[in-house]
Amino acid sequence: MSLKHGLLGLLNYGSMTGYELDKAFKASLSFFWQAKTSQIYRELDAMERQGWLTSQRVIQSEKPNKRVYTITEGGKEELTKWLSSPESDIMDAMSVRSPFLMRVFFAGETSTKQSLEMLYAYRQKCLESKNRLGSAYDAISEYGAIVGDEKKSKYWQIAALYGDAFFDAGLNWADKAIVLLKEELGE
Amino acid sequence: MSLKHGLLGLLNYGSMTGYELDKAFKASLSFFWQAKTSQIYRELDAMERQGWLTSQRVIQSEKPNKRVYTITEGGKEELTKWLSSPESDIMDAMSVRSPFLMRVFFAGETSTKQSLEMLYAYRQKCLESKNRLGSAYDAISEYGAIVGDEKKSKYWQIAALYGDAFFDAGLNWADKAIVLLKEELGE
DNA sequence: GTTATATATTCAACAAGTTTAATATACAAC
DNA sequence: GTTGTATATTAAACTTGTTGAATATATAAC
Repeated sequence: MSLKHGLLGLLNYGSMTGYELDKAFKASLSFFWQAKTSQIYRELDAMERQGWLTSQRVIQSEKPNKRVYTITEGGKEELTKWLSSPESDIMDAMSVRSPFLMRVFFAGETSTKQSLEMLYAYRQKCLESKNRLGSAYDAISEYGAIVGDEKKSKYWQIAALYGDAFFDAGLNWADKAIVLLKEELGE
Repeated sequence: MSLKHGLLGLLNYGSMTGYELDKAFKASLSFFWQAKTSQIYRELDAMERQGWLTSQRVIQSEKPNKRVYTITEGGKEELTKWLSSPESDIMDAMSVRSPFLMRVFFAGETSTKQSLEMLYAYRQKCLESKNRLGSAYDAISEYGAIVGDEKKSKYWQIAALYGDAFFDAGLNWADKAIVLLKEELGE
């Protein structure tokens, strides 16, 4: 249920429309959770039915009408409850689900050349992700300084550090794997 | 569709029952893909309807009857096709989906003490995973040597190296994060 | 003037994953 | 004799995630 809780967490910072949530989500949480716009709207609907949110329709003349979601007391309780029972998700934290590694595992069925190309592409993506994350990191620092909420922004930074460490690990792994495969070609 | 392709990859090594596949899956691919037993049986059924597999019912007297699945030519083609078009999955490779990081992001809503406990638990899980992977690594080496298929086992090892690198990165990250949070307590 | 982008939401169909449990046999351990 | 473990499969109900489009208005860019 992490998507619902992520949305609760964002709405706990302040009321927002689905559209704004979608953007906020993609600018922050998307590094470790992906959700399509249509899914976000659907979940908001379900969360309102659960009593975790209320919504007010706002009529606009220059732009399409919008619906502003606000977290309820029930929603805040649920958020706290979720944050206080991390045991199960720590198990989940260990479980990577990677179609990419699945391919690596079976790459013996294809040519070494093809495998090398795959690894180079992966390496490149790691670099790009690191850059993307670097920008996000700067944004967090700025935002934290502006908002003056050092406690919150500290955790945002810790989450960002995780991403950085893992892209670095990915880069190093790819380099090692490339060396191993090149040995094979050389023989 | 990675689960289906993982199953195709395993069946490409040899015919197996759903029960055996379930065990083989959990002993190898489960490090980067998780699937419930019931899901595996359901997917096998769908794959047979797709023409990627055939199955033979084997009547046993001492044990329950079983159904042995065999990959078809169509299935082999599908496996090769999947292995030859990695572009899309390299994008997926970058996308972590981690309820744990979601919690870290919002951990500012709870106490520093609680956050530290979470990080210690995570750290512990990293160590355990590394050990579990170490055993798997040994099994791979042995199996590769017995089977004599060095090419296949090389990729299995590369996949295992990935896991190891990532658990190490997780350990280091947790240590850094713990230091950051302890500073906060000390002030 | 037409194309792209931003705002703002909704929906249907489908695919994938989770939960839970039912069913049945055999062997080993205590 | 009953408890646990291994073998072996099936299935319903549910939740979550993906795909792809439809709808509508306003502004900025070319």
